[in-house]
Amino acid sequence: MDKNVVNTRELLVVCAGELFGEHGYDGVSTRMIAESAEVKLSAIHYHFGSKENLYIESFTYAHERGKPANFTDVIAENPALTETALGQAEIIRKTVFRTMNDYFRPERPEWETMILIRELASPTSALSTLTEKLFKPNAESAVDFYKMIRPDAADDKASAWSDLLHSHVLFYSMAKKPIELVRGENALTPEFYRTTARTLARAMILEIGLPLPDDLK
Amino acid sequence: MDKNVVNTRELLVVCAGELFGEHGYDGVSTRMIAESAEVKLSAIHYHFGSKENLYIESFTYAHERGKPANFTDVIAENPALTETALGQAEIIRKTVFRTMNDYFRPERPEWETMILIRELASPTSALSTLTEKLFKPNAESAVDFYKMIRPDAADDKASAWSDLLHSHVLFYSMAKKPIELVRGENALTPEFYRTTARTLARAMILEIGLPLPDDLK
DNA sequence: GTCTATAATTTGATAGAC
DNA sequence: GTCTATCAAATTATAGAC
Repeated sequence: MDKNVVNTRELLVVCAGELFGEHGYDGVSTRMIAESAEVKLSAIHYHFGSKENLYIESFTYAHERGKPANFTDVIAENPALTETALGQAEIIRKTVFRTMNDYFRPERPEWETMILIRELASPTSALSTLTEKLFKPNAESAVDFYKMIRPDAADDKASAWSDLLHSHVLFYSMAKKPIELVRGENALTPEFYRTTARTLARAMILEIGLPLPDDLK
Repeated sequence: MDKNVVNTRELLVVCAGELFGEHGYDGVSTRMIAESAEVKLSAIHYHFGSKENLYIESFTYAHERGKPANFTDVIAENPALTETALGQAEIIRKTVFRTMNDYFRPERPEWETMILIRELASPTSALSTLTEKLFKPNAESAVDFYKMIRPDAADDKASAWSDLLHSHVLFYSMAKKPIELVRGENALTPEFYRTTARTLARAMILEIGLPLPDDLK
């Protein structure tokens, strides 16, 4: 029982999550989970009743630990930024860098991202929860911000702006293996993530017609 | 045997592909495939020998039918565009719109995209093929273009530019269900895809420091 | 080339001792 | 709360008739 865990139940949640994150729900058997946690198979059904319940627990655990920052959080920290064009650009810059850091900081266990990402590829009953509690608030916080600074923009346009950031996170979460195949094992360094965050922030700020903050020039 | 198909073998490839694209390799049983194609289970092993071989066939079929346009193709059609800043911007605009159209035109069977996308989430032995024959050429055609017009750019920067387009395609391929949950069933119209393509093309062109073509102003 | 029948294994889940 | 033992169903794959 290593893994910084307090009891068998949490151990199973983490071990199962690692496996679900790597292989997907259908790619993991309850016996694989039991072996990984070094407990007996029946412990899973004693603690969770079913494979599906255990999946939901792992999924919820990952979701609750990894709430990335969004526009609302960044604005709440410094509401005055909304008042000037340069401040609005700074909100975008901060949100991009914070979001990227929340997902790709080295300490974050990869499975906590991947078990969420996998819900997109293979939706289960957990997708509606994930959408309601993570995607929807994030997308709405972005759309609200864009409609505040560009009241004349159509809904579709605000959505397109919002999606720029989320597509970026999704891509670098999912495409790690092909990226390393194309660009080498050591391509995904913290420096590279900073370059992509910087590139995306500049692109978003310029597209929406705001001035670049000094450190993005 | 509908599905515009000439024999049992191709029927199985398409039916299996639809299921693999929707549920993933582990989420599909050979019996599901046989029932979907209305053939007996043993036909699968007669024609393909194993579930894995059938998957490779469906995967290859999808890959060969859906080669999206890339920078190299667009440049080859009008090499003179490379010579001016406005032409270079036009190359980006064209590549973005063509790529989006190749992936999201209504006639394209969704499974042909999804079976490829799923290789990112759950890599099998087919990932190296997909990377070598699709991702790598596309990424290299983009990087080559960016390094031609911006010879001083670092490798990381050129990669970051290249990734902007591919992340966009990945996002709208994978996130259809949560998008529809958040924005309504009818959110992903051809018009919305055009808005996102336009937004992305503008963002890319401005970030790289090129002038906007007239129809993107 | 397609069928029926079945082998061999793996799966999720349960029963009952301790 | 954990164990052993086992069930019932589903899985991939094969054998052999036609």
